[in-house]
Amino acid sequence: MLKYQQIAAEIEKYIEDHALQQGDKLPVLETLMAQFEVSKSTITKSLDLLERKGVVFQVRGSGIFVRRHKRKGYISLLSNQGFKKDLEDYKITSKVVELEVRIPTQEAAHNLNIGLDEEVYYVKRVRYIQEQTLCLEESYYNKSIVTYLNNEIVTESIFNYIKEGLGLKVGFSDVYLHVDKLNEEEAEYLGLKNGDPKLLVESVFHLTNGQPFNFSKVTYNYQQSQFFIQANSHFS
Amino acid sequence: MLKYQQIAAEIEKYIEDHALQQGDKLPVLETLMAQFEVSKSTITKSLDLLERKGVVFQVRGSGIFVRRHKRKGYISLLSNQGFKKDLEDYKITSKVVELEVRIPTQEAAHNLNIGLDEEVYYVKRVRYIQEQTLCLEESYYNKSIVTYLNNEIVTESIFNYIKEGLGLKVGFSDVYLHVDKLNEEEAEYLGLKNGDPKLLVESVFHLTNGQPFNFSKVTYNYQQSQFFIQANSHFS
DNA sequence: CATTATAATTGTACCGGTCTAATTTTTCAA
DNA sequence: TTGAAAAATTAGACCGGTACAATTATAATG
Repeated sequence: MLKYQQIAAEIEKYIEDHALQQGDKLPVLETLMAQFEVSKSTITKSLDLLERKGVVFQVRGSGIFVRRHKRKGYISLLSNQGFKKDLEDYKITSKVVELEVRIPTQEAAHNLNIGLDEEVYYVKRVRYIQEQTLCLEESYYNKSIVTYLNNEIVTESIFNYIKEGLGLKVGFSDVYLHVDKLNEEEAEYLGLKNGDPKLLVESVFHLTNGQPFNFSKVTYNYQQSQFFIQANSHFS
Repeated sequence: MLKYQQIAAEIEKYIEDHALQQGDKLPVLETLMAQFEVSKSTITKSLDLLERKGVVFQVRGSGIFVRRHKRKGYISLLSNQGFKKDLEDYKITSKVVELEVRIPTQEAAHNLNIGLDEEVYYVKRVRYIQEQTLCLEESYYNKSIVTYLNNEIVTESIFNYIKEGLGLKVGFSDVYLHVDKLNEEEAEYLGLKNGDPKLLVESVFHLTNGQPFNFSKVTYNYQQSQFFIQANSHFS
């Protein structure tokens, strides 16, 4: 782990351990430099990372302050590592409905940037939170990148396997959100009624080198799904 | 405008003007340094900014590449400057339903971090896209910060007025998303049916110094609302 | 010709510095 | 005591460098 990531993690841990609240002031840059025995630019990088994560905010001329979002149980739309981490206090389970090698749909082929005849792993599963249905997920993996999947992997964390098992490096993702009504089949899986609201989240995940390797469509149970984002003006 | 912002803007413009596509390679760092006559760290900062905006992605040992999301007409959940910019090709209008000084609801007071007796500006408006209802917005502004609003301002861009007119500096925001069913009143405003799906987006906007100045609840017409986010693994 | 080892390319981490701009604190005058 | 001016504090912009790691191109090898 890199220095600036390490330091960021330590500062975050410090904030949690000392239960610091929104607006509480952290030591000034110079103190942090001395404390961690690194240069200013390294500390700055750590703090920028924490700022993007929504952990702190920095005010020029004033100091570095703790930022805390007040609501718990929300799924971060930025984490891009699945939502396990956001909901670690809750019990998340999965039931695999389908897992097979297939030819992609036109939509999937387009999003994965492959031909209609190139094979993909198709995964369909229902995920539960505290025994209640959370979402229905359909996922397409470019088989030439994600070369192997089995039932066990798919029941656990696919992304973890992709990173640890296959040694692939996950880079960026595009996420699209829509609201619509559930159709018969989706309602069935989620234990809701036909025509009930749904949140459809479509994602395209890319490796660090820009190759898209996964396209997924996740239909959320509207009663269980709450999401959050922490935005920053100087990042837009 | 700062150097690194200026350069980022120029690079972005270059990409647009030359209609560069996903995966197209930009000049290497050293070339960019020479071209803009700045140090490496400045160019790096520009590129990091563009990376967070989802304009480029950088691959160590390889180069800097154009990143393009394929879908148009989506509202960015990260821009945090209203959605006018995302939908600039569409005609957005507003109808003000209500505008007055009030005592906040408990919810608003909590989110604005003020007492129940401190005054707020309450704004309720319906927004249209291409003559169709886009959303119903209820917004609370801390009156001790946003000291004045009138009908004209509220019909146009409130945030623009806050920045330009009042000279306030918008910092970060917390955004919460829920899906639910429309109630009678909301359905009425949006021209939909009671029980139809809705996307509820609650936001708390803060000044750069951390003070929350606005709490808003926006109910979107599910037929018109599509959102997107561009995420990055090394920012989480 | 395919494979492997080697070298060149290229972005990233990290250092340590100067200067600037926003904010806060202190000082001083009315 | 109040308010304005000056000084001190503090984060951020920007420079210019070295070392490193991932990737890609080239050369060597069988």
